[in-house]
Formats: sequence, structure tokens, C-alpha cells
Amino acid sequence: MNLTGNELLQVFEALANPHRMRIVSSLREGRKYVSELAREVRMSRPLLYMHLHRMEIAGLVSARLELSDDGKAKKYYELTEFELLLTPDAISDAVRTLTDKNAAETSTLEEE
Amino acid sequence: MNLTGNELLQVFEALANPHRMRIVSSLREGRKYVSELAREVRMSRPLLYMHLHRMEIAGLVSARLELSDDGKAKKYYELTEFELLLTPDAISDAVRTLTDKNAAETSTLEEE
DNA sequence: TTCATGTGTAATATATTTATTACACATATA
DNA sequence: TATATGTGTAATAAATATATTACACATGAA
Repeated sequence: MNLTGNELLQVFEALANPHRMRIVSSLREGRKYVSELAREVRMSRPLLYMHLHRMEIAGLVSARLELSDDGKAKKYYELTEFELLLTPDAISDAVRTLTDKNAAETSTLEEE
Repeated sequence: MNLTGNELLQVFEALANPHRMRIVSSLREGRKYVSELAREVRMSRPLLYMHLHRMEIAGLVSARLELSDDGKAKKYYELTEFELLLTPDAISDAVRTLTDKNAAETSTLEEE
């Protein structure tokens, strides 16, 4: 798994929160839908959404909306299997591809 | 290296910032004193202090105040050699020792 | 004495993250 | 129809993190 500086930063940001660490732990048992997970980690659904979005952007989890037998739509979140070795060297390498701003645009033009 | 949940969280928090990632990268070249490092990473000294403190608490760096030949006191910061494998399992394990608050007190009494 | 170089911190402003509240909409069942 | 269960989001409040400014104090050299 070779991440750019910005990607690695997003992973750190995604993990730098106790709730999100617990979410990782909970999802390790298997995929769960949002309301289900919200009950488990004792969190309001809107708040959980926010946390899941951050984790999704970082690539830690992925989502999939399904229609269950009882007709309810359920959004299942699943854990990404990741494995990265964290060392000063690994971070230094990543820093070389770390841009100042997490600029949204993938523009060809680089600003001063 | 076996960290508790709270310790691991602090490491994530310490790394979840582009400046601090750059500091790790810079210190990998060798120890540096604060003003020197501030010039390298182009940051004001008070701000750098703040970042270094966070990293120090997380155990990523260590400091040592020395008296240099020219009589100036210089505070040298050095990188800790760390190596941790980041996987869902590792995080889950750590979560078991993750307390709700980063409570300062190491009290025997546990609050409800 | 003044200047350039260090350390150290308090007070404050700004920005970002985290959390809550209040909605809208859908399906199945009592 | 009312209730319980889902999804999804906008607006706002509260808490933290980040950044700046302004200090005090010290040493050596010009």
C-alpha cells in the first residue's frame, strides 16, 4: 500500500478520533448498516454519518446501499483491509508528495 | 512497540497535521534546535513550540536543552525511532484500552 | 549600548472539527 | 392512520486546534 502524502495525512486524520477508532473496531466484526452501527457505538445518526464520511474519504471504509427483505433500504458500511508500516522513513517519503493545501482541483495549473 | 488506545490516539493526533509530518521529515536528517527547525519548516517559533509539544507528548520526539560553545542555550529536538504496523486488528486491540476521556488523573476510582 | 541570536510563554484571534437539532422522505406493520 | 424502522441533509451551536502578536529574559559581538 503506497500512499501519497495527502492520502496518508487523510488516513491519520481519519484515525485521530476515539469514535472513529471504535468504529473501526466495531466494523471489524463484519459489515453493518448505519442505524445498526449508530446503536452499537451509541452515537446519533447524523454524527455517525459525518464520521463515516471522513473515513470513507480516507479509504478506511466503503459503503453500499442495499434493499433488505423487509423492504427497508439499508446502507452497509464495510471495513477496508489496510496495512501500513508507520516509521519516520515512511512518513518522510510521503511528505515528498504532500502539497500545501488539500486542494480540491486536480488542475494542471499550479498556483504560486 | 505496544501502545494503549489512548497512546495510539495521541500518535494519530500528532501525525494528523501536514506541518508535523514535515517536522518528522526534517528531524529525520538529524536533531535540530528549535530556532533552526523553525527556519527550515518556515514557521514562527511559538507555533512550532505548540506542534513540538504535541509530538513530544505523543512520544514522537524528545527534547534536550544544551549550552553551545558560543554560550547560547539551544533546545535540541530529536526524533524517536518508532515503528508500528497499522491494521484494523491493531486498532481494535488498542480500542480495548481506550478510555472515554483522555482523563489526566490516574485515579483508582473509575467514574460511571 | 545596540544588534543579532537564542529560549520561553501569555493573551488573543481565527479556523476547523465535532456535535446537536430539526427537518423531509420512504416502507412495513398494527 | 399512526408507529416503528430505515436513509439523507441543512442549519446551527459548541468545543478544539491552529496561528499570531507581543512580551520577558539571556549571551556574545560590534
